[in-house]
Amino acid sequence: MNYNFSEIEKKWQDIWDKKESFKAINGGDKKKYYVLVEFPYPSGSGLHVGHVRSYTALDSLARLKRAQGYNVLFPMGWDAFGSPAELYAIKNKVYPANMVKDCIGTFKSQIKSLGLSFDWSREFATTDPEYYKWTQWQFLEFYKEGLAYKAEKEINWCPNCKTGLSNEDAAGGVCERCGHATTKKLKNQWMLKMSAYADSLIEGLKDTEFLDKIKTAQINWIGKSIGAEVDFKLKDTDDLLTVFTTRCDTLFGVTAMVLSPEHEYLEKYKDKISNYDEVVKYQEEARQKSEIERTDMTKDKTGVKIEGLLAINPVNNEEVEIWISDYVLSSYGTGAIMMVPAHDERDYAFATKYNIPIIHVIANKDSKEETGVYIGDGLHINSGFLDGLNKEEAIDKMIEFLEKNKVGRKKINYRLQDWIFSRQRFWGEPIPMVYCSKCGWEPVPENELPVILPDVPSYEPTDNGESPLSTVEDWVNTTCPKCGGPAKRETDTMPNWAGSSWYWIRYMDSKCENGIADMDAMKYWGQVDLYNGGMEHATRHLLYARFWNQVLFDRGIVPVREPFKKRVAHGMILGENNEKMSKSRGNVVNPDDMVKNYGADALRTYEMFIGDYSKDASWSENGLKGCKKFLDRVYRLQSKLNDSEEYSKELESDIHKTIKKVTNDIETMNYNTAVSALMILLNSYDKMDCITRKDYRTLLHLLNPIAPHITEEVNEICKLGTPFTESPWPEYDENKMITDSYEIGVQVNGKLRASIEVTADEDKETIKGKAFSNENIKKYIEGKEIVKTIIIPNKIVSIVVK
RNA sequence: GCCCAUGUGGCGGAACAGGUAGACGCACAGGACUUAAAAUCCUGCGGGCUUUAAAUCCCGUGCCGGUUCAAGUCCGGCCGUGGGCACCA
Repeated sequence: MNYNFSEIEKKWQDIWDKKESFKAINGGDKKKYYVLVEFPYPSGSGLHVGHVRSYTALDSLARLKRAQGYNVLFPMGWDAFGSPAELYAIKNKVYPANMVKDCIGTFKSQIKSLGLSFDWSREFATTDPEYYKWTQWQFLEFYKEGLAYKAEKEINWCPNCKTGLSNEDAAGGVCERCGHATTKKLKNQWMLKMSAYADSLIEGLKDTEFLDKIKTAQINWIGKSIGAEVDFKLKDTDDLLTVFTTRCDTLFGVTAMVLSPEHEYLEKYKDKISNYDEVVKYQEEARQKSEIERTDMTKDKTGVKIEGLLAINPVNNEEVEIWISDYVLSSYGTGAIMMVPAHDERDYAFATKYNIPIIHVIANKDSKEETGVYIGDGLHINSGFLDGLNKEEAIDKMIEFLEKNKVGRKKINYRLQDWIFSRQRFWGEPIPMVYCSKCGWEPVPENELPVILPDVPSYEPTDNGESPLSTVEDWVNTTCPKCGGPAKRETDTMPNWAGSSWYWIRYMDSKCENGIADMDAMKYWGQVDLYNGGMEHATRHLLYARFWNQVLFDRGIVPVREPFKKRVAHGMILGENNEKMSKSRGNVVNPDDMVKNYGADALRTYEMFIGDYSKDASWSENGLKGCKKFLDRVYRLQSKLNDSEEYSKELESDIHKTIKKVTNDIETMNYNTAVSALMILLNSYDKMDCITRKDYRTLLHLLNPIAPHITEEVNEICKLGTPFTESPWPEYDENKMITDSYEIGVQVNGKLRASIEVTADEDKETIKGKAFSNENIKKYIEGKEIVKTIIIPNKIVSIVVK
């Protein structure tokens, strides 16, 4: 029995298109369910088998939910601003829009060939002016709220891409776009005040069902740290040198202060600093270093003592020397620290190198000797009013002291910085701001949005650190919205993350012309119920998107504070050699070839069967062949069909159990065991001489979310019932799941010694009798004292003898 | 260094809530059908008991201990692998 899977797949895809089977309606009586998978970047290399995995997984869930009577929103679109299209434009000297269009075309036909049940009526690309109009509009909302500001700041700079980068894009000191080591650069940038939402972003996680590892990654990234600020007087000035510390209880152990090389006091007090030349030289060296070099922990600590400046310790009024060193970061805390070498490893390393005194203020519990650095807890010594206290008590008492004497205060610090939002690149949303020499920065009026991205003579980044847009004079020169005088447009563009920071909202009402989406639509769909994406986005896209949404919520633009209820991540699909798929490794599998050779259904089934959805899995073409074989066997079952419209007696309980298991497994994303349960059911069908029409239809129905084409086809050929897209999900009956008899194990002293057949209606005594009369069991219990007999029906009989 | 995962046959992986470890699939081996091959179907497949074979006989879920009638699963301590953060004061 042969069949042409390509024809069948095309046929059903056309039917679904024509019937608009997957179109979601805004409103109605049904319960809503919003399933979202991260929209792809339509790159030239086409769809990856990894896309197939996550798209199929959520497709199966969407199909199940529809059959269960939900109104399901399962949309798809394109994240099309950003570097691949831009690099293509630079290379081929063409405006990227056409190339993006082509890539979207390829991606879309690939996705369609998989039979995924996306609602295409809501499709859009982030590069559509109708879309980025609203991205720009939202930027202006941030601006109105005081959450978007332009500031001169030390930012991450990629010398290769010639653009500024956010901290998230420069994680680990490496450029996210090109992998080049980043440096710091002082630049005027648009920033979004994400730091103001640090606590809110941590708090909000409590209302989500994200995977623990995703929550932890976000919490680590935000890096909340509770401590205190302490004001040291700067001797012979009116200034204070403020530091942040989590260990204010060690203030009596301070023997020096360390400033970051960028600290403002160095410039301010250069006249007082007798070795200023040396300081400048050190600052220069620090600036030249890449982030990786600067934060390399294995390297020797370096620094310069500031001659001519001293600080005064507020707890004992002692004079403390001041140093600069690049192990102190300007971007964290106050850019200055108090040095307690006895109880901090970094300070200890620095102090021993430069012979800075070491004062122990916490007694080492394990040693009487006061040598080296001790970071453990213990009782305070040499600490005046803190002597004899432990860490917790000492911190509380010190904060009390600092606040009472107005020389410090409790303080919470975050690692999370404001979001650097400007890019000096071409292919992004123009930032809708205008600079007027009289009025300063002015937002573009709403009725002039979108600010269309113009074509430029050259797409390459410029050497002077300006966006290529700065060369388009008739675009740059405009009039001030406020005074009407001559003004210039902002030429920086938004980062790639802007468009993806609200796209799930647009899907709710993608054609809306008077807002990001209609409020009723947003209220109807509410949160995304399930959002799937890669782990690499845990501290980038997912954090940006939550921040963005929280700001919109606070301004009353969206009705929910947390946009995503549940976030899951899929594992990667590795090459057959267990390595990450890449062209250079030559282990890339093209999904098109697999669809052509084995069919979309086989590819889908295999990718669901390949292993735990959340874990990485290695590709195996033999595994795919095995799944094709499974589908062939399902197809051939037609020849065993009889006329009955009831379940076969012999299969009934297995069928009910399988309905329960498959339903559960798809809902909990345990796709591999769902497929395996269907294989087991097929094996039991295969052992029968004939099967009923109902037996067959239920198997096909359960398989339908995973292999939608072939199941619809067989259902139609055999006239088993209405198409599955229009049929309610099969139901199971717990009572029908009970089997007449089953086997259970019998253990003696914890070791399995026999297996006995038990019927469902037998009581414990009868089971016990059967166990004791078993020949093998007799061997082990004869002549021994029975201490205890444990009988757990359905599970085990356990006999303890002495 | 801190945090989060994770460790089961030749391989991918099952095992609900502590209750017969290895489901299901792949690979491999043997057989049936066939002139032959492919396809299909059937059987076997953790290790050992050392040159016949076998068993509900023994050992086995990274290692060492513990709790329990019973541990892949729970507890304590190690080791390995993967990932996140990291000179963050």
